[in-house]
Amino acid sequence: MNDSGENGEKKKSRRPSQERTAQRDPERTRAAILEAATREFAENGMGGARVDAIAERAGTNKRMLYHYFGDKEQLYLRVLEEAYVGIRTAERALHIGDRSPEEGIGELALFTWRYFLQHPEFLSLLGTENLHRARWLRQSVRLKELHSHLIGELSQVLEQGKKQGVFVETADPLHVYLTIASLGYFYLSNQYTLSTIFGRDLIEPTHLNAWESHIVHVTLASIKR
Amino acid sequence: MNDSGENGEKKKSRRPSQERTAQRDPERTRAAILEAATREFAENGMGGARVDAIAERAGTNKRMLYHYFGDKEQLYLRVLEEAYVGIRTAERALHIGDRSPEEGIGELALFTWRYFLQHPEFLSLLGTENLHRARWLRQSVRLKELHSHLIGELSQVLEQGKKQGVFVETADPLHVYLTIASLGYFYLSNQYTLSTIFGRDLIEPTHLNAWESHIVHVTLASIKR
DNA sequence: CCATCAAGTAACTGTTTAGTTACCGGCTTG
DNA sequence: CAAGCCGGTAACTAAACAGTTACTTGATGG
Repeated sequence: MNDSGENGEKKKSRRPSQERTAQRDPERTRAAILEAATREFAENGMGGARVDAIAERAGTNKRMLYHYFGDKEQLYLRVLEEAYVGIRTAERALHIGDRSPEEGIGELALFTWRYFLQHPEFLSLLGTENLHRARWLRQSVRLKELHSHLIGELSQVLEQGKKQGVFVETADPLHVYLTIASLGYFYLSNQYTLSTIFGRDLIEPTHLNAWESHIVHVTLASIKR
Repeated sequence: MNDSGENGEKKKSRRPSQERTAQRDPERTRAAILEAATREFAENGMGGARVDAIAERAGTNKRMLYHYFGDKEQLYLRVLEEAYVGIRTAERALHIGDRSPEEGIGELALFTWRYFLQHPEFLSLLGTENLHRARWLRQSVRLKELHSHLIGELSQVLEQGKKQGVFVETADPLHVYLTIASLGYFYLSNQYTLSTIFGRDLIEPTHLNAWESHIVHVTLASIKR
């Protein structure tokens, strides 16, 4: 049609290299997609998340998303893996064995609660993954090792506490961790329905602080001799 | 094409009223849609659920679904409302005030755990609704009253326990209920990721029973003087 | 016995969606 | 300096989707 419309003006118009630094930056684009995907999957779940929305949030387009991550499912799995790496890495830095057993457990409970509070997207991703019965997580090859450290360290702290006579003999490391995680997860992830049906705004700082103390108290009460 | 193939045999063939009872049954169709929708929404969430799939599961078609429930969102809200009515109704039948305070609380904890265990679709619906920040539940006009009874009854039991000196003065009814619900909800709704990352099948009867005892133990340990 | 209305079917429609293709432009390297 | 490769764009496609329309069937009351 408009073959002749090519137009003599040099279309180049070559921008005067102001800000030479890369419009072209693979690493940044990749990271932007991953972050945008984390938010989109966390807000809408696997079924509700839109590939177009992720591309737009990342300030790029679908072509790049498929280029770097394959397809929607693989991108979702990367998001989930990164989320787990995040919490397990931060957990390791705690070194709960450095204090008294009681303080160590209290520390872990506080840390877990605060991490959940500051990373709502992590809770949301867990919810989504469980809705699908861990369909994607099960395929992950990167995560088998990641979690054993936590249970190992927790186990040592409990043993020490038993030896010192401050913890009951029946205290089990997985149960202790599940107790801590349960109390934090449910309160935060279900805050919207709970606030609605009980007519109390659970995210208000006063209630938040009360629940934080409650978690530490319940956890220790359940294992102290 | 086969206009002439109409075939002289009277098509009516009027079945001999064996089983006169309605192929036509509004109430049954309605109930079938509601049940099919409960399963579909529980399995796939709001974003992942398919209206066609619900119609097929109900053994009917989309026309009826839209006829009885308006649209997908209204159907979803009905499903959610019915789920809440289910648990709150069963809870009322417990009459936790009829026993000693300690037994009453233990009873409530056991009931809640077992109800969650037998109604995974309820947990799943809660998860979905919270992903969407209670967007639909908030619109419900039917549910304001429903939940106050639970807190009221629980409050009385706690007061009685305090008067008898078996519970600490700081025990709070909402906290007690949230504790019970947390421990049951998290264990069950997150069983898939937990079983995967910790390499232990949480749904196995042995572990299930251990966690049941754990919930009762933790709940009481947190409020006993 | 026929007029009417509710229950039910199935095919259709416009839109949204995951995934693809054809193309652009600048940087690197032989 | 040209060849080709890599980061990037935008328009396209086939399928899936929520919601609608045109139609059929059967029960009921005047």
